[in-house]
Amino acid sequence: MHPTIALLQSRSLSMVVQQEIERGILSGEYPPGSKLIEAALAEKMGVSRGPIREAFRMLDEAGLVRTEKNRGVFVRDIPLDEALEIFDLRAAMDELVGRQLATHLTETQRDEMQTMVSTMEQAVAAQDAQRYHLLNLQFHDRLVEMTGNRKLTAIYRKLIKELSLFRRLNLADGWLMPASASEHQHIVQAISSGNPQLAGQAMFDHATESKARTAANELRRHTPKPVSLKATP
Amino acid sequence: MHPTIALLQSRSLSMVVQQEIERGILSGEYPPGSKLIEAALAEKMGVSRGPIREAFRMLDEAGLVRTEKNRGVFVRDIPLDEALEIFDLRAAMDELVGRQLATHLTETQRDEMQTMVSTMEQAVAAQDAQRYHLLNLQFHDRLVEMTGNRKLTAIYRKLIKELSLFRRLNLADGWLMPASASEHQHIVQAISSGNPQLAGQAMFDHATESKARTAANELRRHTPKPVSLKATP
DNA sequence: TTTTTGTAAATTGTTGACAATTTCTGGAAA
DNA sequence: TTTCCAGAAATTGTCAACAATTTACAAAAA
Repeated sequence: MHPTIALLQSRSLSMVVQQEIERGILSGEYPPGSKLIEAALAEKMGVSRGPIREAFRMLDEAGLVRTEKNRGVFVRDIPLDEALEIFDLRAAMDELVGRQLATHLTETQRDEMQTMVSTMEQAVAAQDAQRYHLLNLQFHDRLVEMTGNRKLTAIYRKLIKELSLFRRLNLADGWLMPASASEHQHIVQAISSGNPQLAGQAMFDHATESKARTAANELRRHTPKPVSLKATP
Repeated sequence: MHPTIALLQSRSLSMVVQQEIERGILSGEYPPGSKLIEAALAEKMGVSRGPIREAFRMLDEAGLVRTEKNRGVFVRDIPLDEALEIFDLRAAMDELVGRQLATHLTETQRDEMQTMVSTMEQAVAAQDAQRYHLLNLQFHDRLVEMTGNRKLTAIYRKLIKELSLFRRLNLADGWLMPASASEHQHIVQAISSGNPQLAGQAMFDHATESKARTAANELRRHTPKPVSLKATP
């Protein structure tokens, strides 16, 4: 069957709209907190409001927007405490990933992992933070995917998408780029060793480090200057 | 403010519809594989098809139904391999629950856990499998809730709902009721000990046991009788 | 009998219209 | 000036109608 035909048969209008809005959200075109107006999106995409509303319900269930009755749909702004909760959950999932890969890793997969780490180290050497950030996301996504657990992969990706709506993360993550470079090499070694406990620990620690960095960064942001003990006259 | 008024203000029609359909799915009124017809549901609930379609999109994103373009919406039937994937994921989450509870458990929480286990043992003594099954679900749900991690709780509950669409589970789970009774006592002890590693291990093992039971049961179901080596004349 | 084909019925996909609610705005009253 | 309050405008919630597609069914052909 012709690929275009197959695509038109499987994807309905609301799904296309959902993907397009999601793209806009994740790209920052619709920043956290901003309002999504049905009529405006409908006109922009050349459809009626029905499919837009259906897409809204999907995005709401996915945690990317929040709906207030009679008031509208807003891009979600993930609060710090929720972000930290997601970090904990991700750490547990990453630990599972490490264990499973350690017991089932193929030669090809090991090589692929090693290549990805090398590419990341090149980005570090080139001081290309933007590229490093992308490669880092890709590395962890690929590791999850390698487990072959589709449910795990789907939920992991949902969590990553939600985390990207935690505004402060982007700023924080860029600065500390080189910090986690050697950790990745350690992860590959731990997984390659075939020891599930070791590999799980490496993954868990790496994720926990990431959480700690974010928390520390947030703390700094909220207490920018030491408060003077002297009262203002 | 009157509670009914408040409810009508926060919950839109599509959310009420979504809850009602979900109730029907989880109660077995709409069994896995069955088709959900927009017009029929719309008339039954006294609304138009719009809210029904919006509810469908939410249920689809939640994994409770599957949508085929131009063909309709069907209650999902979770295949064995996906169920096993969910079991692995749940085990990792339960391990996290065990660790976190071990480090943060209050006196009150410990007592509540102990009470729940005792109630379950009563159900076992009374041979009340139905009641035991309900209490078991409640026990694990409460443990997750006790961690205070709302994201973890939300995803855990989603997984449990999806698992309930794995048809064979219900049958399998009922028979082996008393098997996991003492394990629960062990879990409470491990958590109460305050040792995160121990508590995590207990939770993980318990979940893994559950997975193994399901897999074994499914294997038995698919090979009901040993095949006779003698050909039929 | 089995398969195919054409037509009617059922169902889904999409749209535009109308009602209900919220938000905006300009002026009156404090 | 600030606060408060219509009325207008904008926006969301819901519905009914129409178009497109699939399904059901019966008659014709193999």
